[in-house]
Amino acid sequence: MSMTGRRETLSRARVVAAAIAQADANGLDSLNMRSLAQELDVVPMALYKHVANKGDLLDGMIELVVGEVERTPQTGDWKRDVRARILAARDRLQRHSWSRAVLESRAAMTPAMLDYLNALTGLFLDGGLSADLTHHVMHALGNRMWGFSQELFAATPRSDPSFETQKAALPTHFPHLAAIARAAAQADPESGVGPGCDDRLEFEFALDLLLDGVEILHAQQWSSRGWMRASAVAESWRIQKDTPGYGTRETAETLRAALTAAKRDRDM
Amino acid sequence: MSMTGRRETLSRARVVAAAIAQADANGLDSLNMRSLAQELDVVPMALYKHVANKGDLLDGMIELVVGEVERTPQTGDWKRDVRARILAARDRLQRHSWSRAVLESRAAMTPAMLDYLNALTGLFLDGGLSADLTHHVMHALGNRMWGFSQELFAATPRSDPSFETQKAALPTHFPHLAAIARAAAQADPESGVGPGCDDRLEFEFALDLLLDGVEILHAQQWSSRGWMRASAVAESWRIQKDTPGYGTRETAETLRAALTAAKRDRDM
DNA sequence: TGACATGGTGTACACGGTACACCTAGATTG
DNA sequence: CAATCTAGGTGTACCGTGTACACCATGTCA
Repeated sequence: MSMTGRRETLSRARVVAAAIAQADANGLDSLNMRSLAQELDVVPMALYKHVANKGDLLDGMIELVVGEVERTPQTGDWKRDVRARILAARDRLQRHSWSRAVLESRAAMTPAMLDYLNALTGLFLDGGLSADLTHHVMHALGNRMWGFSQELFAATPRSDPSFETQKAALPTHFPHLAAIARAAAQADPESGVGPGCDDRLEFEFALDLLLDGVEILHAQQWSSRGWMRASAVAESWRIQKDTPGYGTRETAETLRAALTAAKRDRDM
Repeated sequence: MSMTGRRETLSRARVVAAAIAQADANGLDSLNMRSLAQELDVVPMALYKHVANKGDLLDGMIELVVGEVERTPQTGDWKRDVRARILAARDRLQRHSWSRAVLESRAAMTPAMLDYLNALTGLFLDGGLSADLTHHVMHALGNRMWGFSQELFAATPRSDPSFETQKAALPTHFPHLAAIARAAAQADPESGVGPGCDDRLEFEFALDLLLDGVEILHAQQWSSRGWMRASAVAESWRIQKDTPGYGTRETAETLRAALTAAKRDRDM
């Protein structure tokens, strides 16, 4: 548009960028087509020349953010590499409070998403893990691969009046919760039960727990073959829940075997 | 209302139950105050005499479902007990496809929720785990404690035309993803990359991985004390990402120690 | 020069949550 | 027993939000 220089011509990129800015500033709820249009100094319907609909806009937003995740260098140590890459994703997505909700509600398979998934998968495979194990591990990571902790409690602290009452009743009615809350408070003085916990620490704890477990399975050349057969057995157990053995699964055995084998191997 | 027996008088319970039925039948999207009112043969605003607003209605729905989670018996084996309890939660929540979305978007701390959390926490504590470890483990479990897998891909398979193209381009552009997709297809003939995988199997794999890891940490009398100090160090490393040691964390060491110690202990 | 594509405009509608004033019948009480 | 209160159902109306659709302006190209 040459008529006047009074404003840049719109583009999908500009629309998406403005949407991100607005969601960052005022939260996802405040992001609507009208306010976004106003921000861009156009009429609402103008946006639809650049995005198909609001869903498409949201897809574009995560696409852009995910595309900016740092390509951390590979060192040859798969565990370290995976860890670094996931923390890089976290670093990026944490800056956009809305990203979690959008990713979980939509998660369209855009190129940048596939790219990230592919790269992460590649780190495991390059590390020598079997495709079989890697596949299950990717599932086990789930949303954690984006750097999200799995919030126990909604972000909203519930300001309704009954809440305080409940909180007061916690030690008597929910003693176990009170106990771990105390433990958390001890480690980190200014914390309640849910928020107040160091989100990053909890995240790394869980991530390392998973990756360390995976390392052991890998060392044991774990395969889903026997495991799935075992699960068929467990399935029948499940029907008769009081059968002895209910609730166990081969993984534990595998692990125990790993402990034993490890002693033989790298001994001392 | 005695005037005619033509309909039961409304109550919060009846409203919530009807809402659940409707969400079960036609999906969460189709649940709105008007259609729900029609189902109950009243005018929309009548509902507001029994629920404060739609959010409150949703809270009531999960409250009811969570309250129905089976109280699995304790056997004295904490790992088995946790596993059984979580699978019981899964069994219940899986019947309501909307529960995941509602739980993630709201997660108000209603009595039934607190009850479940408290009970689950108690299983760990009764098993002898420290409050410290239990606290972090509860975080690590996250939404998995409700029996949800952490979906990699949205449920919607995206019917847009570019999707097929992308799928075709998968082997060349995203070879690693193609590799694990093949592995999955091999194990389970009729599966693509995301859906088609046995959800329950993936869930149990991840759950066991976590619980087995926790068992080891527990055996090692893991404490967050040293670990948090280590993280402070890692924090400074993070600033200089190329520092050697970046991306490692003490948990791995703990585990390695566990392997070594295990050999000494239960030897052979 | 005239047709067309690209992109911004204006109007208007559907849908969903819910505020508010009202009404009605059973329960309560002087 | 009448006056009043209250719980619970009604009707109307409003607002916010996404978006269909017809239209119009401008730069491009045959």
